[in-house]
Amino acid sequence: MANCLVIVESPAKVKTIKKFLGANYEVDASNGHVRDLPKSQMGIDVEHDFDPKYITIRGKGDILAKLRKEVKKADKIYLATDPDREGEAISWHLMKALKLDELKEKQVYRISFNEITKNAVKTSLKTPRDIDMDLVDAQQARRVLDRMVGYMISPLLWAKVKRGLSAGRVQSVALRLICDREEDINAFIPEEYWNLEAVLRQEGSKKTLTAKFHGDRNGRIAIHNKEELDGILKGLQKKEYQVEEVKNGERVKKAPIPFTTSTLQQEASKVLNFSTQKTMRLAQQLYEGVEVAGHGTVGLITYLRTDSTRIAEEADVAAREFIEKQYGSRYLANGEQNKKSNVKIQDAHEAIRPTDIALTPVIVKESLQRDLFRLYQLIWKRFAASRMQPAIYETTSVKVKAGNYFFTLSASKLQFDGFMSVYVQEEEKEENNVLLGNLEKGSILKLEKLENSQHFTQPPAHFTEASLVKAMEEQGIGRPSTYAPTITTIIARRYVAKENKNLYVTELGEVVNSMMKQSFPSIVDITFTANLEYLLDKVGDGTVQWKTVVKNFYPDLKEAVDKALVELESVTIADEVTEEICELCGRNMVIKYGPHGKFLACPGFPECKNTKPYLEKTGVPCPKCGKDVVIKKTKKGRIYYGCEANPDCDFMSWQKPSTQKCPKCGSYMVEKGNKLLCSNEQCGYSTDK
DNA sequence: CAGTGAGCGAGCTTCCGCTTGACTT
Repeated sequence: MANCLVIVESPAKVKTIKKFLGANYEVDASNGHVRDLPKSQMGIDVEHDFDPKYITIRGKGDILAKLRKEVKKADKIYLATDPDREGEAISWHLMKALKLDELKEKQVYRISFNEITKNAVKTSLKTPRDIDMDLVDAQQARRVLDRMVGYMISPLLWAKVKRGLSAGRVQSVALRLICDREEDINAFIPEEYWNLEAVLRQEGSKKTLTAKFHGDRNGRIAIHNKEELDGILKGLQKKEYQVEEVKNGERVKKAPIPFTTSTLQQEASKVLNFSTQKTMRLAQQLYEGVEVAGHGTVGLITYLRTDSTRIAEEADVAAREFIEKQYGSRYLANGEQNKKSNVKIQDAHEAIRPTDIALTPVIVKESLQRDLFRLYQLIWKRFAASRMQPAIYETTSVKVKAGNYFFTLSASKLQFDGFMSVYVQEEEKEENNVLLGNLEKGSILKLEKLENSQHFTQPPAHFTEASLVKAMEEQGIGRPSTYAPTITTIIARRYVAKENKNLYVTELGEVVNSMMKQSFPSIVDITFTANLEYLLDKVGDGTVQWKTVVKNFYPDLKEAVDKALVELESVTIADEVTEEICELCGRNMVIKYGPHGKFLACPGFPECKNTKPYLEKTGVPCPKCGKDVVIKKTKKGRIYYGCEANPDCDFMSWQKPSTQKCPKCGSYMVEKGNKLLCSNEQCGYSTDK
């Protein structure tokens, strides 16, 4: 039997695949891309037919060395990277880097599978193919174009604004989305409107019903101001409230579909308050494997970077059996979910789901840390729910006539909970559950009171990480592996600041965005990526040469950059001036940003080189000496609180101290979430803020 | 993440996408 080597992308797959294949097969991982354009230079030879220069990625040398060793021992080599554009390119780069095309005595194959099951892997080995160079070329076009955009425009920003800035096909559009939203918010003019509600009661009933003002015979009437309201109230004086119409119906709420990276990030943000980064870090842990009591180390979820909602046949079957057993067959979905797929045939990974439905949240709870558990539970429930029946509500809507006006009253009652027995989305919890008894046309309702309230229309909400990811996905901008890093980048560049969960544009972000819009309108156009994808598909199916794409793009970009170098005004963003006086020269010190965050520097630089740490005051007096408590950061970046008089005063605390004293023992109290805790652990007193 | 806590730092920067560790965030 020949010795075979199978190379995959993710090391987490190695063990599983090895188990499927037996002793003649060695399985190893490339850990993603192994070669790329050099970091220190453009790496595209514009003079010579745009030839890209590829080098081994820093840190991947050892991996390649190990693979070379394995290649030496093998007779057959299977390149089993992911079945998509990037995966095809990784295979090609592996072939080049390992010189597989020069080893005439060995057989080299490209194989692919989109799920890690014994069947899928074995089948792929029986149907090997060659590397699809058209697909590789599509990747090269994508890569080279991204490099040109990033490495030609970023230096322009260094020249015009500030060192270290960046622009790119994805990040610049993400920034633009946030800026556009900010403009909408600023341009928004709130409009006044009034709500009018009638609180009604049925004869003999204790419960009241709340009906909303609707309009008159001619339809809906919006109440714009107090005068209009008063007019309506006048028309309602001493009028009888009579049921005009009762409509009974049914509302079906469909079960959710399984998570993709984007929807997982959104839901974890909404339900668990996690940042996209935190969600991905925890999901990575669940994927790589967690020690579960009684089960050893188990990879608890499938791959975390995916845009597919496809579910492997085996997992679907197992979930169905589980649901039937646990909840009964009336909760089990009909099975259309897995069939009616709008799913691409060649998606690299399936949806994010638990690897084993039988490992319920209850079973793993004791083995997982709190946040890890909460994320797993979310994924487990979402998947279980996706295989279950819709929820069904009985709905009643009632039209009530009063004088010439109409009110409407609607209520719904959950008739069958279906998937909601495991997975309840946020909005559902606030469902108003008014029960309507036997209301009939003609019934008279007693008016308890009329309630009115003034409101103003609200501007659009700021983007959060979650809503930005959603918008990006909808526009096809970025990939599952880049959503979280892109947000990190635009925050690290200080184009955008995160406050609570909202993303706000900074002055710097506005400056950069307006430069991009002025000089590179087509690149920061929301549809740029979609148009590019269309071209890349053409390259992928062999109808367009990849260099044609690049050659068509480059001259325009070059011209735009040259023009911008001449035309764009340089902008300096003023540093924030503080009250702190430089003790060397008397100037007000300003805030600068170093590798460890903010620090104070003298604006007289370079003649006065004074610097000092930036200490943000909390306004809380130090419990030890009464001076201000300031926010500090550890070397690792964690926030803590200390006294500004340090080192004269050694007060320090992880939690934010408050002005209040513990009523029980007199120690100072600290804030923790919405609670106030006594800093003295022996005391243990706590209260709500 | 963990488990305990700083005094630096203003000169070679930057892209996207694939993957993990690693303490340049």
